Amino acid sequence: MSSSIKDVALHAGVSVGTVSNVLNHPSRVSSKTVKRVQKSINELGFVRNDAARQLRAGESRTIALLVFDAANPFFTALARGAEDAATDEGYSVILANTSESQEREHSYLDLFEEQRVRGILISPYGDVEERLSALKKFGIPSVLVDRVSENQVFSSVSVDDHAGGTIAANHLLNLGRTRIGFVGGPLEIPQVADRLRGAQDALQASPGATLTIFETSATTVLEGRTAGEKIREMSPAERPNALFAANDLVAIGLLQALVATGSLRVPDDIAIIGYDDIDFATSAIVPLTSIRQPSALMGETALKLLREEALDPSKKPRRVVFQPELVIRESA
Amino acid sequence: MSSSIKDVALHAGVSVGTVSNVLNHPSRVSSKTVKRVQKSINELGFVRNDAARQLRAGESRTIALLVFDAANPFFTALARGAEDAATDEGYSVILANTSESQEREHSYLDLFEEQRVRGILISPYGDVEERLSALKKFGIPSVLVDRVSENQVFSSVSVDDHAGGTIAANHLLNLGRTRIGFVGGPLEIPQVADRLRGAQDALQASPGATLTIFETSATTVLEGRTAGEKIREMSPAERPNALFAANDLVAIGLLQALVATGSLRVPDDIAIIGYDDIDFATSAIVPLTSIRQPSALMGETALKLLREEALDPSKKPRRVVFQPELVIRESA
DNA sequence: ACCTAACTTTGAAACGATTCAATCTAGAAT
DNA sequence: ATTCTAGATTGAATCGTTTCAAAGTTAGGT
Repeated sequence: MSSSIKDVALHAGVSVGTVSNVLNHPSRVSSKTVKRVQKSINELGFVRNDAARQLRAGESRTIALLVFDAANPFFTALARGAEDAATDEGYSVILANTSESQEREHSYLDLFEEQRVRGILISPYGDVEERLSALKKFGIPSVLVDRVSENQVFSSVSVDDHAGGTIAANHLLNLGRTRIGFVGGPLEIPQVADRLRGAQDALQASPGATLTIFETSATTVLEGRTAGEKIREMSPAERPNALFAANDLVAIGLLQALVATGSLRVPDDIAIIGYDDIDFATSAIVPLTSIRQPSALMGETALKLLREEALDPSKKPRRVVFQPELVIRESA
Repeated sequence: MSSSIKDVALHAGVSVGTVSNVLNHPSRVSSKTVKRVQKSINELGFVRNDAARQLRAGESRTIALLVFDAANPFFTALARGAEDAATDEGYSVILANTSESQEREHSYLDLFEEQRVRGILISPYGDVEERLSALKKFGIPSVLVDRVSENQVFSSVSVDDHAGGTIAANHLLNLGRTRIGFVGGPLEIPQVADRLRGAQDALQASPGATLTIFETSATTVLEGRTAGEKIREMSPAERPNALFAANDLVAIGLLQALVATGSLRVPDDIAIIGYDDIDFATSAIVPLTSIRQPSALMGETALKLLREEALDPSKKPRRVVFQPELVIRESA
């Protein structure tokens, strides 16, 4: 079926070692031979068997990117940044989607371990640091994306979520809003928790203001809509007059529930601020005020950190933190 | 560094063959031995080397999904469907993003060939049928997604884009619109071409109506916005009073250019209909009327077809065509 | 013509699993 | 006690590369 290096060697009248050299170290082979071998390769349709190569060479050229919500444009933008950087370095990035399932997160990590990928870029969903430590000992480095390492063991690329939360809350406070609602969850997700904490800290400085938490089971459009429907039914007196959504997907869901039904006006009755500044924020039913994260740049940076660790496993983990940025549109 | 099956065998006091059997055919091994070997595996932290396994067994458990725009929610929904189905079958799906680059499309196909993946799910960007035929001969089957095989050589899962175009155009015509604009491109992309042709055929039946084509270089939000800006500048007399966008991303871009600036009203001055019915369509600045495709179901179906071909390479290619559905919201 | 140094080429030994024919149990049946 | 059988275990061969010491080749200098 598929021809091997041995077939090529036979066809070209050289030894297998020479064919391998043509493939990997062409400079060691005379140009005459290179040409002859190349010709045989083409004629036989030879394709290197990566499994065999990897087995012997012990080194893979692929990097895995594991995210918990591939449908979130923030992650696709990040993936794009990582991919572009990887292409430049000669790596290939394969993507895997955890779909907010710890089980799947683990089974993908198992897969990557068996595949001996060169490294892992991960935006963790569950508690995986221990697992990643084991992988590191095993020779597979990882870089955390959009989340910092609790024990400084891993390099990470993140955004200062606490600062982002503060910026968001302050913006709402400056607008004169006092009854603020935070919508997002689960609160165990560090990104969500930090944004919330940032908002809470901002509230400290404004004695009159209150913050109510509307916890959701995921940060999706659907969950946002569900929360929005509940908020819509509240009495005007106790209903928040401003909402801070844990991300833009949730914010869009809120918009759907609050505005699309015509029951409330944004931002007049209720202001909404999102997080991530995804492409769709501009074109939301009410263009969304949001907190921008440099997604593509984050992906690119993460890949560079990973490459450094892959080349030198003893390298000290580095932590890169980007600052978020307020983007004011119409919703708040 | 990492222990091999031989180490495990030594540690457990059995032969390598037995360890392998514990891993792959536990029923052939006495439960006493299974337990002992498992214990050694845990103590040594043994992880099977997939490269070696694949080399010998000649069979991979991963399936590749190659799309040309991972940022398009239609594809992420499709990917999600495929992943769920794959998990059920014991396969793993890895995603790769072509980013609308023929070069990258080819280099990923090269990678998958070297990796001897079990099969490929592909939404092709460039002209790859020949390449895929070669892969098939090589033992790697593929299933086309969102596009039919020109020569019936591959199984495919698609939506009747021609019908979708007709439905969209008819809806606009029923609304009394006569100067219709089609926005999308490149026109070489079959999905785009078919949708356009479907619209043109619908127009045939309405003598008074005209169709103008605004070709874009990609079906993205940005390209849609650019096209929208041009349309905005046209004189009211020659400006279309209805637009059919090749997909929702383009439609959202159009909305940004036309509505967000306050210059035109949708649908009063100009109606807009999109395609795909992505999640964000509901929450667009003007909730988007669109043509729905059953994205997750398509992914799931594609995976099943692929599995069939993987099990029986001589199987006749099957073509599954779903029918699109009109979803009326406010933009048209 | 001979020596050297620099290139080329060779081929056997890994890499770590799976496979399978052959051997070895242990208990049942005679 | 002996034979039989089904199940359990073994270990060498194999998959297709890369690697690297050794052998072979070439050409330049004397």
